[in-house]
Amino acid sequence: MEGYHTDQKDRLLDFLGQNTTRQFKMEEIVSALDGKVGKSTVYRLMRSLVEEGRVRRFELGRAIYYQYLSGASCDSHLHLKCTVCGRMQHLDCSVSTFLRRQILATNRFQLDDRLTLLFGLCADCREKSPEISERKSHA
Amino acid sequence: MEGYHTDQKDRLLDFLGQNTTRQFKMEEIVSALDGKVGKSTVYRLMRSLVEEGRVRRFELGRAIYYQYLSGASCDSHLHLKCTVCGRMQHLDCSVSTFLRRQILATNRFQLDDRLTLLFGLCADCREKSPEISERKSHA
DNA sequence: CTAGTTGCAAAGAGTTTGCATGGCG
DNA sequence: CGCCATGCAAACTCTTTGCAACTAG
Repeated sequence: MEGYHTDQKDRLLDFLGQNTTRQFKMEEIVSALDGKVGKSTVYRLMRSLVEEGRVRRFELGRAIYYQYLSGASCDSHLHLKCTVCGRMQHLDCSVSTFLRRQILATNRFQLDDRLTLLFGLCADCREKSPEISERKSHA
Repeated sequence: MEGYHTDQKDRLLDFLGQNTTRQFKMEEIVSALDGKVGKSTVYRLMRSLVEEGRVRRFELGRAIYYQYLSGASCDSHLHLKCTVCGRMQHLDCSVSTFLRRQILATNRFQLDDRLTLLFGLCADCREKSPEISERKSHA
């Protein structure tokens, strides 16, 4: 959050600082700021925070559809989405189930496959741009 | 896809039947149907397929933001976010590493911990609302 | 003073809906 | 023939952008 120091930035940063463990929808942030910061300003500030790597934004702008394969044999697998090419692939059912059990066992956390999207680099994109896969866990 | 049998339904089903392993954005479906099926019809048909459980739709209509928890001792662990209480917890480093290796081994997909958020129900919320955890993996 | 920042309103992108027309059975 | 399905355009929702007014340094 470079640039000038303004009241609006203060308020937003304050709010975020007091809620480090939650995630927010835009409308929640805006209403929490109680009309003190304009909507478009919040959008702009949030975007700059994302660009600075301080905040992560989940978004799929448009919907994505995929078919359930072979009936209802497996309706619970995870999805992997490549951050470079954008393509999605399925994580094998048995592997998904295995991971789900792992997480349940270690954290007593019940994973929701439907909501969860795993981001990363697919095989093709790793080959094409090894330098990206090097620094993959940075902003 | 109950109701009347129409040319539009045929075309859409044909297209999907020939592409069972891919996922699509709306515009791809519409353009693949080459103007033969109106956009709103495709929306309607896709929605009914989703309701029938034949297709899954990924969507986040609106963006969701969350903050990177800085200064973490271990920079390679996954985050679990409870969809009910909103709280976030860390998945143990060693477990995270294990999962990452699993996914790399099975799908040659390099998971990005920084970008990935796992959604589901935390232990507390599972206890409080068992009915939610029952039906969690359905459409 | 000057450049970055803000807020309004308008523009965009994606999706849904109202309504009259047209097609299935 | 009656009802459902379709297609167009308008409505909606969320987000971005243009622009004039404002403000930090």
